[in-house]
Amino acid sequence: MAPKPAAPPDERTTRERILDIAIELFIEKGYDKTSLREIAERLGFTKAALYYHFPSKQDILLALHLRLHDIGNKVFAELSNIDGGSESLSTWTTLIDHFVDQVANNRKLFLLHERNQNALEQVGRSKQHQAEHEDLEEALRRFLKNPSVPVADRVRMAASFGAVIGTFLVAGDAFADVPASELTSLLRDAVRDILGTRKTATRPPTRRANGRR
Amino acid sequence: MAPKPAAPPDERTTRERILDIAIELFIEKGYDKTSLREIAERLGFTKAALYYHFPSKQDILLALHLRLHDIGNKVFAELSNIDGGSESLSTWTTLIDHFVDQVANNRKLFLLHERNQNALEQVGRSKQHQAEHEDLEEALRRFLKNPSVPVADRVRMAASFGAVIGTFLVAGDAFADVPASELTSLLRDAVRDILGTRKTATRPPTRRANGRR
DNA sequence: GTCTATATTTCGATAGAC
DNA sequence: GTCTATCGAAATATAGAC
Repeated sequence: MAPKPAAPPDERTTRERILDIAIELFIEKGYDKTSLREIAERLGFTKAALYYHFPSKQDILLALHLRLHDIGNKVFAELSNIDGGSESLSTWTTLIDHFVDQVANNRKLFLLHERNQNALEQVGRSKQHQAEHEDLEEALRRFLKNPSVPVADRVRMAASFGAVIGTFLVAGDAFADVPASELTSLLRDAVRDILGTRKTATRPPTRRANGRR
Repeated sequence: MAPKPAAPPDERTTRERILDIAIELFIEKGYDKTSLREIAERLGFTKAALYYHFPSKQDILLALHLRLHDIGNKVFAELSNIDGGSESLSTWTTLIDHFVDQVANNRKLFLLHERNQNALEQVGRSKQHQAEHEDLEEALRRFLKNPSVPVADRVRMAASFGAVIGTFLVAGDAFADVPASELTSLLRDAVRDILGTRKTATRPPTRRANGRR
């Protein structure tokens, strides 16, 4: 019905193609070391043409940042649907479960964020801080500071968050050949061991696969 | 005996003061967005004076990188003293234990690395790749790719590594008021729950501090 | 929408005085 | 060891033709 809802069937918009190349280069070389000339060359036209689609280089990064920002909102929305906002370890388990899904499905966006934290922070400052945008990571730190939660639990929260980052981002392509469903399942098990929120009372013996078998 | 072994008692050398300011700015604004003019201004002299102490901007970053590199070597050295190099989960626990100590004691250096991965990679390339320097993180990825280790275990390894990063680096100053010894102890407990290498057979009930007490 | 210029700025780096 | 002065390169951004 709608003429162009979201995805033109055959061909991506030029703006989207720019963003595709940009995220690739920003991850590989970093935002600062990536020149507009290089982005334009890969697309087959020149630097000046980019300025028809984006008013500045920062706006390219901003567009990518907004995608990540929407994901953050989605995680929080799903969380408040399930739990009233209590900050127990079981609530945190739910949060991390959603987070695992999002990182698995948007790996490049999170890689971009991991490798360009400084540049992204400056985007958040120099552009309008439009109605407290609350980044995912800022919210994390806010949780971790909550003095009414025992330190032992807060450490577990930080550790579980890092476990996701470590497995999906820092590990690089080490798990490239592992099916996504298996990887997320294994990671969820590990997260539950960190947070102590396994469903079964006794530890399943399956996961003690230690040596060569 | 030696006239000036390592630490002049009263006053740091200018070279060290430059590195102190540089690591601060590189963490805060990023390597690329930090100008030599800014470093010099904070030290009270001008940009050109820096070139007496360092031949280029990259060499400032290189000097900081070498400090981190030495730490990586130290971790590996201690590891091979204890274990012959077997890549079991218990060996990995020992590795992470050393890693926790190093991150706790050199937080700024690891923060620098976390926030300037791209710039540091280019240092490793453009400067001589002096006898396979083997970064800590490269070694990690090499371990994680080992096909003779079950995937479930490799995920646990990556998760435990990330847990350390998450607690010490991503968490920011959330644990600034927690004594270092307590923080590392809590983190080590969490790592053991990830890797399944607790010393006691039964899970100690102390760490199930869940609610409000 | 993309092009060819060109303007503007910033920065790393050098030369040479003190 | 630090200074002033300047060079040269590279990048963002703009102006205007097609």
